Amino acid sequence: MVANVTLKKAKQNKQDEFYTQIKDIEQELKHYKKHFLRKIVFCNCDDPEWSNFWKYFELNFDYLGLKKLISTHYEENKPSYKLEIIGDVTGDGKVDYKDIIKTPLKQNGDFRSPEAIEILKEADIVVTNPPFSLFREYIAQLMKYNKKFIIIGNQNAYTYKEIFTLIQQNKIWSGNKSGDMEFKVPDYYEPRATRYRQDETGQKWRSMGNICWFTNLDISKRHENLILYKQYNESEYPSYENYDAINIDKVTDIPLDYDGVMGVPITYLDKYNPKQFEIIELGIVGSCTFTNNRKMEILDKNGLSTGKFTYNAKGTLYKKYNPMLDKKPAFKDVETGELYSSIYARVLIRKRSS
DNA sequence: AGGGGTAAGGCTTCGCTGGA
DNA sequence: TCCAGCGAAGCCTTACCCCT
Repeated sequence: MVANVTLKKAKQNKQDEFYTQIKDIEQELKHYKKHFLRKIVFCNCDDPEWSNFWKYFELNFDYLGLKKLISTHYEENKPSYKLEIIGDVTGDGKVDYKDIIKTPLKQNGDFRSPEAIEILKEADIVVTNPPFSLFREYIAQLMKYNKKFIIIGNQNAYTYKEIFTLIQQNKIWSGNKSGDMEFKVPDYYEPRATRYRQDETGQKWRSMGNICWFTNLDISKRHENLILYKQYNESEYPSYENYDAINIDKVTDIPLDYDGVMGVPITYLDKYNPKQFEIIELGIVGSCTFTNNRKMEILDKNGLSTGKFTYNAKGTLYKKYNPMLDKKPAFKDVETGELYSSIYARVLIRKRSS
């Protein structure tokens, strides 16, 4: 039943075809070279005809010392195929496209299909750009089969409960590059106001500013400390009203001398070094324990009455409204009339004692 | 009606460049 | 040398929908 719902959702969501550029793949994977020696790499969300992931590993098969490269092609409604490279089978002294072995599949190449899962079991490292609409399932499957991976995702996924928990448990973490990334998209994608262009050949492109890599392979970035320069002061770092922590609006503003709990933007997780800070919990609805039960009126974006009320600040962290610094207030206490600003999606962290 | 959970973006700032 | 104007990079919000 649940699977049906998910499949239906995936089918409805057609916006999952984004082709990663080879320069982005190279830039990220150069940090992982040591992990690939004598390993079986599997690209299980791929269109090998177009995929730059496939291309990257084909070109670098010997350089990385791979044991095997496998990719499954996805078809919506018909049997598909897989491609493999196991080395220089033609014996011409180099690994290239002539060494590709193509084998038909009985199923459609979906990463969840039994055939694809059998291949997954054989693989050591999975590298791909999975459909974001199936991101939870995708990660869950990798964790279930205890696989190493380097995959592209979206910073929004930091706020998915399951993903956040894995990060908190040091089972997965973010890769090197995060932020802006541009992808080739199919022709049927509609233009949009920003982050869209069509190049001189007519190829459509879309970009996102919140792309990041997720991995469970060790990289040096994870051991680097975030360099901080700000000092704590009460006026610049107000406390929340419903949680015992101070608010920080920019990662670079994290004070170096504050020992209590701090709420930082989720992009902090790009810089997370578990030896520098400890993750307490995710500061959004459903994930952390707010200490509030006051009746407040919800204000609109202009700070005006809506006639709607909330008892838990709509499940967000919030702080006293500061007319000098803040945008319009979001809530008004029904009894006292006091105004508050709401704060979204914060990660609650605390300095490790050194 | 209010709470929980979600979203292949969008707003803001940075930094380079060329003209005054 | 300054600064407007621009593209690129940096960095994070909140409206909406579904459920109870």
